[in-house]
Amino acid sequence: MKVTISDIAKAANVAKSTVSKVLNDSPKISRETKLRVRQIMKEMNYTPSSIATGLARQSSYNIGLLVDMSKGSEFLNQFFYNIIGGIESVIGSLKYELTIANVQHSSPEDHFLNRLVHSKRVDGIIANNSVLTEALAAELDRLQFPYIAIGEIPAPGSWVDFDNELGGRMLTQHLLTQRYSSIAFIGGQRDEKIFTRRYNGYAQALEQSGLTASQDRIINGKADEHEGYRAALTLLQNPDRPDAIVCMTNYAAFGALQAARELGINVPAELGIAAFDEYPLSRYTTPPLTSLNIDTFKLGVSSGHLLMERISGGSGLPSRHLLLEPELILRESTTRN
Amino acid sequence: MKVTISDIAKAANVAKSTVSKVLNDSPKISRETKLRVRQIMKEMNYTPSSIATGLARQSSYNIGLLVDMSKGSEFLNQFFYNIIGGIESVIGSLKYELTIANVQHSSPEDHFLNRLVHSKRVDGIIANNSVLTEALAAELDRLQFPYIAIGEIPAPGSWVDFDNELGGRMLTQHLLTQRYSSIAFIGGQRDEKIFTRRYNGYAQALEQSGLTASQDRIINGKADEHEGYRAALTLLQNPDRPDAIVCMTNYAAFGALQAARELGINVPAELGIAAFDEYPLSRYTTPPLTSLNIDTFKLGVSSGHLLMERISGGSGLPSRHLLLEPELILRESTTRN
DNA sequence: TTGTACGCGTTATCAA
DNA sequence: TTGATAACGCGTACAA
Repeated sequence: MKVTISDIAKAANVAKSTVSKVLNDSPKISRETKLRVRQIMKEMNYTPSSIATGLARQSSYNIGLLVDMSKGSEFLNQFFYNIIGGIESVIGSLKYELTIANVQHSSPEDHFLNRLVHSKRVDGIIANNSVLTEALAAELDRLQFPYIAIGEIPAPGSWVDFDNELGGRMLTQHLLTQRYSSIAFIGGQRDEKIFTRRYNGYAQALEQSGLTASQDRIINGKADEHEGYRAALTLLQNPDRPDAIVCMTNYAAFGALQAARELGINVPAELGIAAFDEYPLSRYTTPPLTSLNIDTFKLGVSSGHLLMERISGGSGLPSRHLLLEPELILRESTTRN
Repeated sequence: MKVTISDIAKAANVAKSTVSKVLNDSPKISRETKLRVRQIMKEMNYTPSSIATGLARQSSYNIGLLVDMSKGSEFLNQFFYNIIGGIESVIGSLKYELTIANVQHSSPEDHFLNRLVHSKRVDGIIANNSVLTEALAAELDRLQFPYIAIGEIPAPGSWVDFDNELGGRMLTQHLLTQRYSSIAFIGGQRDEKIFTRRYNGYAQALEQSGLTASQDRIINGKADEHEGYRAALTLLQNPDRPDAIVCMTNYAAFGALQAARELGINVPAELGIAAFDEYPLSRYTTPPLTSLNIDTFKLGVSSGHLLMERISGGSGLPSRHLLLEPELILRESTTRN
């Protein structure tokens, strides 16, 4: 049933090595031989075994995407499909396949370093920065194994991320342009890098307009609808309440909208609300939310490119960082006319 | 740098075959030998090459998930992460990895049948029924290659799906229980199996209550917010308007809610609205939507199990079908008190 | 219980 | 331009 390179060689009356060269389109094979052998391959319906090729070439033609399926990894969860699509679009055309692996390991022998790296199941790795810890990155560096992080990681790792600082500036500047002047910021934990980045952008935009970020306008916490609601309530019940809020997520913004509605505060007339992420709610709230869209497909594409660069470029390459620009989507929640 | 089975054998003063047997925990190796060899494997940081193992065993220990990244495959898109998690949870513990492959192929040689099946990159396939066409299924059957469809496909294919008919009954029966008596159905195309199933469930529930489904209560179309809005508007502007609507998707339901709001029709008092799917909007509409939740992780688990069953069970197995039960989530949009 | 020898399907290195 | 043969790393009869 299964036809191998030897069968083709026999049928074509040539040596295995000749068939192999035809497969790889070697320049040192005559035109006629190539055509004849290829013809026979069609006829016999031959496809080379990727496993045997991999063994001979010492490469799996496979790249791994690491995920932590245990903690509902909020970020990846939403954009998984797009990121995968992006990665696939670049590695696929280079004849690589994508293997998804869960980092949850029961026994130490099941650790992905063994399952994927040491066993040579993949030639390179892409992983979220929450998965790619500093210790792991160090180990991969030691092994000179190619990897790219999605999200910023410490040197000397290479990574791709969205420009969160720029995002913070964009949202805040937009609110200022719409004549909001007292802008609050809700959601996110102080010790998260992503909060720091976004907050810095927010503060920069304020400063550029001669304003300063005051700490009682900042409320940290889990960026879901409940905390968003509570945070907004706290801010809005203050007599000196803000006239705009930048929210870490669209869920937090949803909570803020609820709070405003309950307090009879009109959005956008009396209060502007802008959120960092677009999916999945921003289009569907009342009023619809002004938010920042991120091109997650492109995130996949970029990480794929960077990884392939490292795989083919050897281990001497300097580390690289890529910041992708978010896009501002204007909607009713900040449209004052 | 790389340590092979021969290195271990040399270091342990045994034959390669002995090391191999230790690796596979063969019962015909003495306790002491095993311990000693294993000790050395630890010390030398040895992990067997999955490629070499695969070649020797004629199996890749890899299963493929096929997706069509081109058309934003509405269904998979949303639940990709959960489905993958489900599949991974069952195949991962069996030492299999998951390869994601895009069925979009530029050249015929890039067709996944070559890239994955003929080249033996994967030992089995899971795919959405929109990808796994009848022709493809027939070809896989001919090759005796194990596969499972997510979503119903014609015999003799094996598949896993949600019980859409049951879902239609559940939503409709619930509405009847809430004393709604004139129930409409919007969204979905006549020629889609999924519409037929759901509609049949709806019609069955009506019949069981002595009612009949009348065709002017059914509006077909794309199940997004625009069509949902238009359909609801049409229904609700009729003097003989329905007092409840079953919607094919939460997006269509979102549109229906909009229409009701514009017409000043109170939901749930004057109009009950229930939707088939829970994510991502149903929790966040005003009022929140009663909807059907589907356990997509379980969908992944089931398809994984069925596939492994076929892989290990040989090719003589009869085809199997699995229907998963949806879960009714009660919310304000149908709560009449 | 352990070891020898060969096979798995391909690539790579030389000769011819 | 083509061919013989040795890797690649592991599994497995079969023999010892």
